[in-house]
Amino acid sequence: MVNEINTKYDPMAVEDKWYDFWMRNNMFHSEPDSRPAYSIVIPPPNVTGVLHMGHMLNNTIQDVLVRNARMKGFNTVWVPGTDHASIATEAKVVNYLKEQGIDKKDLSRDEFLKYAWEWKEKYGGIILKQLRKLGASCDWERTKFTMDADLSEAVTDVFIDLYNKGLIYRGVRMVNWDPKALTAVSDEEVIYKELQSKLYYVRYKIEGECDEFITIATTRPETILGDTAICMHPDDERYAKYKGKRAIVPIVNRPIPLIYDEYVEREFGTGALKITPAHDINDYNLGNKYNLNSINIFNDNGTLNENAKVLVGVDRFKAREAIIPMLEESGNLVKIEDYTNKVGFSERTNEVIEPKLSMQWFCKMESLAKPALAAVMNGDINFYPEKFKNTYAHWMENIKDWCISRQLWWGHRIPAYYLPNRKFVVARNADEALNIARQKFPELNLTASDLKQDEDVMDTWFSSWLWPLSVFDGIRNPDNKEIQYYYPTSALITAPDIIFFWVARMIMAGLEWHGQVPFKDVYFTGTVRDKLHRKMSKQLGNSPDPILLMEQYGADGVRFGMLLSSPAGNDLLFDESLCEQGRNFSNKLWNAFRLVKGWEKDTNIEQPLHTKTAVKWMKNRINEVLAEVEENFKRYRLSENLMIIYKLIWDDFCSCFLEIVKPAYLKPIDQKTYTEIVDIFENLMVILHPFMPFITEELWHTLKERNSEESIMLAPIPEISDIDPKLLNEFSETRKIIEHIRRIRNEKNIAQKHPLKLFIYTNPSSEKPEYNAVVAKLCNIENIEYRNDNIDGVSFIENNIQYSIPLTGLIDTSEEIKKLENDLKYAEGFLQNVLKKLSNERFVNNAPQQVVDVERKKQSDAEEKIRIIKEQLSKLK
RNA sequence: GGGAGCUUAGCUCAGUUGGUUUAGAGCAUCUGCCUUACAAGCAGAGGGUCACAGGUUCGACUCCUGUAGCUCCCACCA
Repeated sequence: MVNEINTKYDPMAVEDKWYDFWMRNNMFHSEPDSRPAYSIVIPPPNVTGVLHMGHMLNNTIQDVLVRNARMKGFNTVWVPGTDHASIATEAKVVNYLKEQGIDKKDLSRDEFLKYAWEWKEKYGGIILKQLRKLGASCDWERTKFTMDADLSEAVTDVFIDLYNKGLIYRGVRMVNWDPKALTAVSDEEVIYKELQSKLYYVRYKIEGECDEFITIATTRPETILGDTAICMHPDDERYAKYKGKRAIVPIVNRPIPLIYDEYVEREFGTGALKITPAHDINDYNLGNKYNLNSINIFNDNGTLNENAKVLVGVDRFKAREAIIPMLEESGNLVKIEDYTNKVGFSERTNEVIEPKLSMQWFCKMESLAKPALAAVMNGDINFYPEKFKNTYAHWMENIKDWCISRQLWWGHRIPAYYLPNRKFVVARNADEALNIARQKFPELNLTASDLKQDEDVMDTWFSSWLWPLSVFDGIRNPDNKEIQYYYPTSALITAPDIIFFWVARMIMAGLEWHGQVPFKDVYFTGTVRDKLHRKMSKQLGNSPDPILLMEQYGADGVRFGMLLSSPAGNDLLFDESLCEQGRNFSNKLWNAFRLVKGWEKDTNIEQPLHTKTAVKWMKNRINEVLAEVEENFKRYRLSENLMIIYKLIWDDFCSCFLEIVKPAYLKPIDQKTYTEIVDIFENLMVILHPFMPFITEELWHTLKERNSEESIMLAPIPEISDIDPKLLNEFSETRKIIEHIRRIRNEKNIAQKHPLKLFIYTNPSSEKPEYNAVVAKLCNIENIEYRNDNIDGVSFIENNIQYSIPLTGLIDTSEEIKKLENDLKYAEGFLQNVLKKLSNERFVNNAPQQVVDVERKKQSDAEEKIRIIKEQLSKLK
């Protein structure tokens, strides 16, 4: 009986149960077979990470796609895993050790790595556990980690392959140095931010002149100590007279040459530029061009070293402050101006990047980029939304070499081994390296202890770019069954901020090592923001805890909230009220279920006419929506899909369909209808399941008797059968009539339980009893009469047929007249418009016949409507 | 400094190659209802000169040009 079931749906009681059920029955697992494959690899979250709203969005979308594909009959795999995230993880481990009183500097590499692995085992992969709460249908048996032995081997293989192809080289270059993490980072890992800073004007004395100076402008006065030239524009007359002379660096009194190059903007500052080749990329280039000395004044940690001569050991920012009084004292400071400039920050540590000259490993990208660019441009890979094609193309066309070495311990170590003669060999391991070295240099009589492996590890992305290949062992065993079956993957769901880091490089890797793109479609999600459009961040504290959210609204509710407002590529303005809407929807489903379950069945009752009509209509509506859903899935319009399913269930199924078929209070329902309702309900749950997996599974199981191993997640999405547009049309007209009557009830304050009569002013031969029955049921109409006499009661017009509700004593004639006059005004205005078009000869002559016909139809309809209104008005008056 | 995108109801967004009753949805708002599944609900209502200015066209939310505002990406101006 209804009363026994709680009126509120409780997701907590349901969700864990079904996730366990799916796991117990191994329903997420996939093995290659004869069915078509649908595969997605998760963008591996950092092993250090905890679930945030961005993951929620990203993984909800993946789960919807995967569950949809599974129910469409694909052999579906969603491969989960984590990324070792070398800088972030190493920083976490270093901090963790510090808390235990252990300093990384006191540890050997092996000791540190032992702690790091321990840490990883203990704290790593929290996200993957949290994703289960969300309902993620990942194939957990396949969980991978980018530093697993097999994946690491693939990384080494790829490095060696690139090295042998001549695409990896080692060299001294200006790199982005992170003084906190003590490592180089790639260009992509530098984030430029605008800062309020100062522009310092400093004058340099001309050597041999008693009162001649050149004033330069700089934002970094501390680097004066590393200056090795001053540069001016060759055509700048102000400075022409100093040609051939030297300037004296303030404070350290070092003479430096004056050079002239067109690089300098004459209009900026004073038109004179100090050159510090060791600490600025542009200065470095000029230094190369003019063969300048390079004085490195910084230690790796950003403090000044002995080369600076003064302020040795002082941090660069402290030094910037400290040098000002020194310049003042020496009479070299001219003025200080406010200035806004862009400063590069390390993506991982948020430390100001220091350009630094150092020996690093690089990967040449041009030849890898070419086919990868083509793959996106020619449609082998589709981007959703498409606009990211432009961004991608621009980067690919201007690609630079990739600095792949990092001065860290946590990561894949560079497989290069140095020999006593300062040469090196590249090999899979120490033994192989020794063999190669011996062959190359037999005269050296090398032993294992002569070889020393490079200390650096590789950029994290150097393993991530292989992810779609390496999770299926496609690098080491390119012909294996799994890679052949699951690769290329079907779709990649990711955020646009890693399009260069990851997406572009995966495409290159896929083409380079497997000759095929890694995925067919890339769906870029937006950024999750709060309602004030601010990015969610820890500092702002505007990011809700996803786990708490799921406890509050249910995973289904939160999924609903995430999905409902996240068209591809658009930012998602997260608002808890969306989750509330999701929870309310769950509750609606729950109560619809309670209603249906509470009915008593009777096999002896005939199916009423209104019910028969409703069932036919509902089936058609479902088909109509199914067709739209399928189309939307192709275009990754998931929020649209959820919305139309939401409306199908709430408006059509609950508010309309169930209200029609509902038996009178405490009366039984006929068995035929009941069976049909349960079938329809079941279908709706199947359609909704990819979006809200838990409640749909719960209701699907309770609606009908099921085997203990059956699951909605393996139920096929219904096939689309024929749609009857005429029926759908007539039904929606019927709903309009219902609305008219309800409005009249509302206006006249007539309770639903008070039965009404309905008069229809048309020929009885056009009667449609099946629809009249529906109107009667929903509006509590006790009698429908066809008439052609004077209008009696409150009237309305629908599809140019007049209806009225006879209501003696409740009619306000002047009110009725006013309403009709308004209608008339609208209809006449409308007709005016149509006539204006039709009287335009050029329209009639040029527009397609079909468009003109539509206008003619509009005209006759409007005229008929006007006629009816006028007639009615005259009767009333 | 380049490039891309956006601007439609209070908010968030749809609007397919220009034409289907002088623009649609969800939420929010307002009105009336504790009606026998659901007040996390039911029924109904109001709300937009489609950023602005031109142009093309028989016809423009839709195409073109310009203007303004916002967002993102790229770039070594000290």
